[in-house]
Amino acid sequence: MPRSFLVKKYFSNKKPKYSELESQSAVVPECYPLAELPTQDNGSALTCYPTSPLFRMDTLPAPLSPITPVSPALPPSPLGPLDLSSSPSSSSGEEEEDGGRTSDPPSPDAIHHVYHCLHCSKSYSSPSALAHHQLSHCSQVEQTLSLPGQVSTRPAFHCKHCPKEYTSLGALKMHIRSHTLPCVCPTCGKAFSRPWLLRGHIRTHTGERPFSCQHCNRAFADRSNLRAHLQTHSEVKKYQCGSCSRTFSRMSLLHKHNASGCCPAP
DNA sequence: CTGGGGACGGGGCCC
DNA sequence: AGGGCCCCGTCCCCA
Repeated sequence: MPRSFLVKKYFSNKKPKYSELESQSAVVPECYPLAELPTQDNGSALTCYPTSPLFRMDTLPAPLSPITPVSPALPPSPLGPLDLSSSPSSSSGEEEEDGGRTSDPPSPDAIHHVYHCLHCSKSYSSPSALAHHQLSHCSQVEQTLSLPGQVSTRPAFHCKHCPKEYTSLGALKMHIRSHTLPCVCPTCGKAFSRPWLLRGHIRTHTGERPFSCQHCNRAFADRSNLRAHLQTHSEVKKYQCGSCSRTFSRMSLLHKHNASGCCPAP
């Protein structure tokens, strides 16, 4: 997996010359996350949905479908795919890829939807309300669908735009940020999945190095890099070769050492 | 080839 | 539940 697969490439593949950028390092306001840059990527905004049997409406046999949309203007499946990326910063373009959702939805006053749950016949005025209610049936359905002797079927939430799947909604939402990249550097436009990643990146512009080595006073912008640097002061490095007992300050150095032939593969 | 710095991503924990 | 933060790790580049 490429290291920077999560980072949008707005420019060339070459890394920005931060030394040059530093010369223009006006004080960068710490005001992030910022709105997404207007790119064509908006068209690939995520629609992620869980793969629990309850949620796989495309594979669910029709008689089991728990949703009975009454309004004629309803989408085929109010429940799925669940749209987890409907944050204000990413809601502008995401409907475009989703077939019949390209236009703004009609106002609730214009069309009064009624959504029934077939499990308990309760009615809801919106798909989301029904979807929320459906979650209360989720554990029941899973118990019903799990076969004897089968490993428990924990809900697997998977991303529509990559093969990754997660067992918790929170983990999936965190992953989605790696696609939406809502944190954009105001200086160079590079986008990041998390605010603290952007903060670290902004230090490359400002030259701020808040992490200093107690031994040599060398300063670093990244705590991980300081930690790696501290290994260089250590007599016995953290990573040891199994063949020659040589130690290295970094795992990558040990890997390179092994790759160079110290520990030839059998 | 080796050592080290720079940049950054993911998972997990804590609040 | 969500955001912030930390730790661990990886990859790239350069001396």
